[in-house]
Amino acid sequence: MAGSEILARPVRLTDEVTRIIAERIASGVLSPGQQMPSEKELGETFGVSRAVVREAISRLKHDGLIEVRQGVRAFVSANPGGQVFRLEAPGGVDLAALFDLRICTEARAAELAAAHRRSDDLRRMADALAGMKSPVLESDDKVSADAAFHAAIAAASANGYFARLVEFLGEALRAAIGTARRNSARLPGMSALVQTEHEAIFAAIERGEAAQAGQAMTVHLSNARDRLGLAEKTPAG
Amino acid sequence: MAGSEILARPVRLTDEVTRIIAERIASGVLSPGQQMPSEKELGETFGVSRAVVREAISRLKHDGLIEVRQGVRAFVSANPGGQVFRLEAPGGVDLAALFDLRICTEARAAELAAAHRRSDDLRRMADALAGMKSPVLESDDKVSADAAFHAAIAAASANGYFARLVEFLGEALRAAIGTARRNSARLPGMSALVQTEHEAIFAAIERGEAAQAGQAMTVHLSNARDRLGLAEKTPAG
DNA sequence: CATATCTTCTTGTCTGACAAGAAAGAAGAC
DNA sequence: GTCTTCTTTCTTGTCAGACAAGAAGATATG
Repeated sequence: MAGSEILARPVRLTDEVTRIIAERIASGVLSPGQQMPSEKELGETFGVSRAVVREAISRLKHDGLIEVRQGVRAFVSANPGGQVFRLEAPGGVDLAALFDLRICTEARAAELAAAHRRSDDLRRMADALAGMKSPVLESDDKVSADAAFHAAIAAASANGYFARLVEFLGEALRAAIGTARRNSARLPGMSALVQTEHEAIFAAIERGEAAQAGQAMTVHLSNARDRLGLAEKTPAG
Repeated sequence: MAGSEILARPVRLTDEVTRIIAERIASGVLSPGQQMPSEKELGETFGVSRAVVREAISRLKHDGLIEVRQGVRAFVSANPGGQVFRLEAPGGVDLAALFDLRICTEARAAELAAAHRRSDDLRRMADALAGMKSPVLESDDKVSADAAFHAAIAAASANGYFARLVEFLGEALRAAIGTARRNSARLPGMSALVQTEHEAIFAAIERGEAAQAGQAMTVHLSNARDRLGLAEKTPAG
């Protein structure tokens, strides 16, 4: 560790090493299939201990960026970035852009749900709808019911990827909205209009009318975006 | 690929510990905001050293599932799963389902691209088109040119999330297709028909006709799915 | 030449140690 | 009694060394 101190101290060393290696892979400095330096060499390069390097390597392996073979070394994965979609937005989340992605995804999920709906799917949607309609529940419970409604639709799409992506985007947006306007304003919440939109979606899915279900979902989420005061990013298509 | 790993493989302790803790978070055994056991306690619980626990903790922190505070402990994140979308497919990737998601995403990206296109976006699309048309390039180069064409469209959407998701899904599908039919069959590849489809997409985007661009992209990717022999997941009846 | 063994390198895991940061309790000042 | 400050203790962050397990190349052996 003679002298080569290229890392600033206040950050966590593991974070820095992870970031640098990931950048080198993304930028092509380390090309797919290429053999990486050994943990010992990496430690000497960055001026850190092997434990730090191992934690960074562990993360990158978990993300699918590299493949480690005991006794040999680590190799840059054949398709780096092909396993994990990370929403990292260090400078803040672009809520409007994220909403666009959600609208697109959930609209298609609603179409698929209308085509593949089954009785238990419909029952879960109906249960969630009833949960939002009930006047006795707390606000948090209604948010959960709203999430359950959208999750039920996504699950009915019979496509696990849609289900997981819808859940992912919903959670990400809820978290982003929560931090963006923490206590600053009441959530627009479950007004009668929202309930009407939800029921329109449910009715279309129940009737098996894919196009109408997708359209109803698009309307609902577009309105939700507007209710949050977010500008429309896309002149209508 | 997953089928060829029936051999008894050594279990990495870090993988096991990571999986168990992640499951406990996902299943609610560890609820958001809750304080986790210390590294020492976790190590004693699982019967592993602190180094193994630390690598697992490091991964979970990287995934946003937990937040670690030096001197205190780790806490389950407020929105676990809200940062990383993982394509993990135990039992193999469902290519048809993944294609559905890609079609939906790229179709919308094409619509947005038609609405937001700029001259440099169009130039990159044209360059990629020319690359695929050239008869002198190798097959790999044409695959890269195809990826560049789709990436240029996604970039033109003026929505970074679409750009990254399109890239992510494209890489994941290429990797999955590559492992599914490794050397078993030539990629259907850059036939004249594919070129025609690409040019239809480009023309619609160039003219700024969003609906037509989305439709052309849907047709193109649906055909691509059919050329791979994948059944349509959505019976329209 | 073919094969078995050995050496060496690398990753996987364990152990112990110390620094840095934070919280709880103890001690003193008012 | 209450407030402030110090100390102790716990926890994470980092380092160092050690050994087992696995793999590749070198070497000895037939």
